[in-house]
Amino acid sequence: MAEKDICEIVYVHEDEVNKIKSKMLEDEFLFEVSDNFKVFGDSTRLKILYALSQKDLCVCDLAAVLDMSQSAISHQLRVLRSKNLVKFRKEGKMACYFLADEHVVAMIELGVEHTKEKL
Amino acid sequence: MAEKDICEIVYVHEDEVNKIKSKMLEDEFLFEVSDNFKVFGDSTRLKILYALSQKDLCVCDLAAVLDMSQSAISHQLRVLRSKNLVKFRKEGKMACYFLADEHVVAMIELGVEHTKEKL
DNA sequence: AAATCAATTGAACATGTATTCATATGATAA
DNA sequence: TTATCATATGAATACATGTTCAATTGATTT
Repeated sequence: MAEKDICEIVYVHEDEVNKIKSKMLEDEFLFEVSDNFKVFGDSTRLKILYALSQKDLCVCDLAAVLDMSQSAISHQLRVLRSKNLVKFRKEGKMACYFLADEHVVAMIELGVEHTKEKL
Repeated sequence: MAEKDICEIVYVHEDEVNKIKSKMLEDEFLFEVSDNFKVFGDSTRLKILYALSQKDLCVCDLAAVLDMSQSAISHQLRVLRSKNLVKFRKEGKMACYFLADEHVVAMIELGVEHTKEKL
């Protein structure tokens, strides 16, 4: 909640505020955007995505590459699937995961580039 | 920790795993990348950044635009400052915030585009 | 100087979320 | 069928994080 009672009405630059408010995107939409960013905001998921950008991999290989438990990887793959960032095909008893599309690669690359530049 | 003791050594595609491992970026670096994504992964911060992409704004105006307490905004601005995404100049008793550089805009736009495309 | 105001800060609280552990599922091999 | 293996899942735990509340700082105004 806001505390606009006294504060905002008095001193706020009302016209400016309204102008910006009208330019803002829908709350719901911006929430979705941030929610999409959030998926890349965990190092385990990012590592999974980066590894998959090199080659399609099954769960156990991903676990070996990241040196983490298969359960932890599986849980994160679930998140990545739910956000449509990865897909998988069944090969016998194994599940071979791969990136859903090039947008994912583009996103990773942008993140990597920006991080490199700032150091 | 991993549980490679029995599992990985036996069945994992060792050569493939090592190949990907060698292609992986430094753990520390990927952690940093995900940490950068994380900043965009909160809707309050994203809204602040989006609002600032329209116009430089003081804290109280940001609070009015987002309809949130000035304290909450201030806390998030602190995070954004620490990540060098925003800067500010003092104007009397007010603090006028603005985006640090065009990279921030580029990032927001990519997020917005990708989110739009997926619906 | 005293009062007021924008902004910051720290502590408390509530909520999210990543990992582990134990177990279940579903497929292959014996 | 039974045993084994890869993966998935649910519950529990531990930790991170966003917001609020109260108090403080630093600047302006009276």
